[in-house]
Amino acid sequence: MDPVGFAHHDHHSCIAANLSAAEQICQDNGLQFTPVRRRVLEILLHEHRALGAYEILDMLRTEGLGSQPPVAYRALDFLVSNGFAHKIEHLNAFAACVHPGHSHTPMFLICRACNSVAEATTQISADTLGKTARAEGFRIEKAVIEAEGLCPACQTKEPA
Amino acid sequence: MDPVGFAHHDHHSCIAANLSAAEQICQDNGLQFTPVRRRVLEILLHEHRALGAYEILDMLRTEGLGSQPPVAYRALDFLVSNGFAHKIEHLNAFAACVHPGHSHTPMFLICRACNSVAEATTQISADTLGKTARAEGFRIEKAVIEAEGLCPACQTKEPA
DNA sequence: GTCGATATGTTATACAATTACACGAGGTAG
DNA sequence: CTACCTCGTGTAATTGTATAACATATCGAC
Repeated sequence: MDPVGFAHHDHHSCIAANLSAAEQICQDNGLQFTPVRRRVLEILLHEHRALGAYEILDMLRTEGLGSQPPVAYRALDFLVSNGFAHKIEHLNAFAACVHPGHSHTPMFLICRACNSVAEATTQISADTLGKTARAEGFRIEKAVIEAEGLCPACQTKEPA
Repeated sequence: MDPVGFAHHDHHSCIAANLSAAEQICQDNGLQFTPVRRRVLEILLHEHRALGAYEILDMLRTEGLGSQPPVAYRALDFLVSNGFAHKIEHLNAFAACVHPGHSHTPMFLICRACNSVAEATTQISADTLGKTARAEGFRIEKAVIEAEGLCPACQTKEPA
């Protein structure tokens, strides 16, 4: 499991910006940004890759912030429910959202070689999916798009 | 976990058609459509819903076709790899593909109330996703779209 | 007949997620 | 003030999902 995103960037300020954005959003919406929740988001932002719940739990454990699975899962549920993180179903792992606050239908690009994950924004509107769904009489509340393939780095190692 | 698809249809002939299609495709491509593999596809087609690997394993076990997890997982891997079935990541479950042989990017409509799953074909070409991906230098090999919401039946029970 | 490739059988284990219940801090109505 | 409600956390135990590793079997090519 390697980095989220294939491009370089100012990682330090990216963490700070995301954290304070989350803090602001919580304040505005009366949500409790508790130490565990904050720390888990921090970890996800800092590692900048998709992390399994137990990986996160291990880190929490060494910091004395909780040692049992529900601690991690509850924090992750909170972050995912409020748009601060996403679950990557294909990996059973979690990653910080790269643009919290904006409503979007993200698409994840998962490298099958190095397991890095990039969150891309799609041109596909929720409406395009909705059109398909309505044809079946289905009402979509949430959609997930995950693509598997090769990231730029791994393409050079393993050419077509 | 309830039915795949929200509409009624001639289920009996649908099973037969899919099975013989799979058989044909295997023959054409030099794949071995072994008893376990055939039986698992049969089960998926017959149940016509998303089944967990261990649910399938239980059925295999009562039939003496294998009793350990790898038996089920290997058969499922085969079916998924060759386009006869899909994995529903959100449910950690598997469902028979409703149009094997055709290359397509399916979209799954998953009801959060009754867990029924419908496989819809999208207007979204693999190319639309590919465009987004190429912007990141990523090469997509496989894409999964899963939507969560309410199926027609459950909408009437639980109105907006 | 030996070899390589493919499929299956089996044991054990790793990884992921949830249930259930106890505890504690903060607000608020009486 | 305290009784109560809500929300978040602590912890134990369990259930569910998936894979690793190795043995065995079958078939076809040479």
